[in-house]
Amino acid sequence: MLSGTAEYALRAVVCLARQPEQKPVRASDLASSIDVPRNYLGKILHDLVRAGILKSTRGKHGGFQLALPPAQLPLLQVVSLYDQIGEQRRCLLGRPECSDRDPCPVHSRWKACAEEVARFFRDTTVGDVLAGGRLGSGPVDLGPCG
Amino acid sequence: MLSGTAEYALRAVVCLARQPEQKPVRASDLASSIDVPRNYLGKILHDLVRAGILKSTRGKHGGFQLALPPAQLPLLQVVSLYDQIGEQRRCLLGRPECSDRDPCPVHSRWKACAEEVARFFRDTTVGDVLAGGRLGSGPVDLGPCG
DNA sequence: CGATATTATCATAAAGATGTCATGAATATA
DNA sequence: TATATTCATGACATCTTTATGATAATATCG
Repeated sequence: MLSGTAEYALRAVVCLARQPEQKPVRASDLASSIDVPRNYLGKILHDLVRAGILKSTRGKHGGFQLALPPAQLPLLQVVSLYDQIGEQRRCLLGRPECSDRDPCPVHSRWKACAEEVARFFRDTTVGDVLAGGRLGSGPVDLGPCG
Repeated sequence: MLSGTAEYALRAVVCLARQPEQKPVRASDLASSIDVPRNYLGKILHDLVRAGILKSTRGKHGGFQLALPPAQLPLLQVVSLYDQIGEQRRCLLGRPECSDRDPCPVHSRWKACAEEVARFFRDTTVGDVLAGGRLGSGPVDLGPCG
């Protein structure tokens, strides 16, 4: 359902959001914590910085932090950097035009499915994820995050 | 949501199901009708034959036909040749184990989404698609099918 | 049988996603 | 200022998906 990269990004963001301290987390610590290849994660983190989701600081004691409160960060904002969720849904049967006014036979049922998925990512924030607890063993230094 | 190949397969099956006559349809006719690359479609059709979804006949007047009644062919049977739908859903947050008994914060909501999608593909048959009509201009010889 | 039409199969290419590596740029600290 | 540490960036490697092309196998028909 999600590309691997989008899932990596989601894990990283959630893990950063779980850090109790406001200190930046290094890419390599994050990588080993959420079990994503170090160098590849570097690129993803950079994407997230450019998207305004993370802040980065360089040099000693540098690393990555969330750039905004978790409650204001829908999962869709992370995921949509890599996957198209919901926005423009292609016709399942390949019709060039498929709309409410000119629907294919499965249009309404498929639309309902796709919109439920889109709604999930749009309405669930990173804050919601944190509120649930039960994520793992906690902050990055103490073990796995995802 | 679906891989390109799975969508191609779906289009091909639906188009074949719409043929009024029981004559086989050539791969090349099908390809131009549903706008899928000729050679690639050949491979996909072959997959569908091996899966028991289509029958093929070689030589003059050969081609492909459905191997079973459309009403007995859930979309999932076609799509699952290429994509994993629902069956084993990974944890969105990357937790190695994520179940009803040991759920991550988004488990239940995400499960509901994923299961609705799975249900759609499991419960919708090619027959249902035909029943709806409105697919295009009809049989392969008369124009596009998808 | 011989010619033609069609699918079956295999080798390979092109493109995209994923992953690695080396080097540059910025920052903190001594 | 010098050095170590960290992110930033771009080149490259690998794997999967998508796509193409050539040849073999099989069926029809004169």
